[in-house]
Amino acid sequence: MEAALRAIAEPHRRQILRLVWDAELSAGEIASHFDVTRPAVSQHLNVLKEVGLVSERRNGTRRLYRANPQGLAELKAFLDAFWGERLELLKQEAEREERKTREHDD
Amino acid sequence: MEAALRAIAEPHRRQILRLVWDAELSAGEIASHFDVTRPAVSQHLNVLKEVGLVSERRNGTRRLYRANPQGLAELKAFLDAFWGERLELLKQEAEREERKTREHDD
DNA sequence: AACTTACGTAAGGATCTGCTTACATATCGT
DNA sequence: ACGATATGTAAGCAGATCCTTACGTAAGTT
Repeated sequence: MEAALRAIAEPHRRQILRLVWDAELSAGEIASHFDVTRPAVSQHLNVLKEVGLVSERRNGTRRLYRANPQGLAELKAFLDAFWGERLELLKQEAEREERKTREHDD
Repeated sequence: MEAALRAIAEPHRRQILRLVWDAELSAGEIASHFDVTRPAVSQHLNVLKEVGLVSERRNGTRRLYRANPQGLAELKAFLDAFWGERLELLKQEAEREERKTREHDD
């Protein structure tokens, strides 16, 4: 869980997650969206797989990746628990910002 | 925001945040909760301050820290946006796990 | 079998991170 | 002014991280 949080702290990995969020993509297709080399993306995919945020399926010479909803749900639950008790206060704060943002509408 | 996410990926910093979550504590009081040295904690406090997750107030020779609700709210909003579209699916997955966990009750 | 395609893995380098020890600074009490 | 207390800052180190280039491997193609 700890590890999953560290995993999504990396921008490229968050972007990868969004790519395979609702589409199953091959390693190559994923890599084509980035400016870093294909091996770099492969390593990111490995990290994401090891922390349970994506799953891999082999099809012929390809490896198809997709987000793993269970892993994502667990991570989200961990973070929700972290906000946890203070959630009320955070909500109030969010509303306060909201109002501040909308001040220009007056 | 990016930086704030990286900040909470570190366990000690998450623990610090929980400590100053609803109490204003001095650097020394915070450090006393950890096995790492006081300077290490001081550096963590600096990181948290720079990314806007805690605020610092000086009182005499002391520096008092507390969580910054606005920074926390912004980070939470960022993460909520990240789950975003898939939120529905994540909820379903969470419920599925819930059921699985409770299977032993039968 | 030989070639191509799609990929992972190995090795190494630059930079970042979290920590330590030593030192600097600022405020308070006397 | 002086010593004690509370704290940050500097320097440096070991290990992690993210990247690159080179190489290995496995499945399809001819």
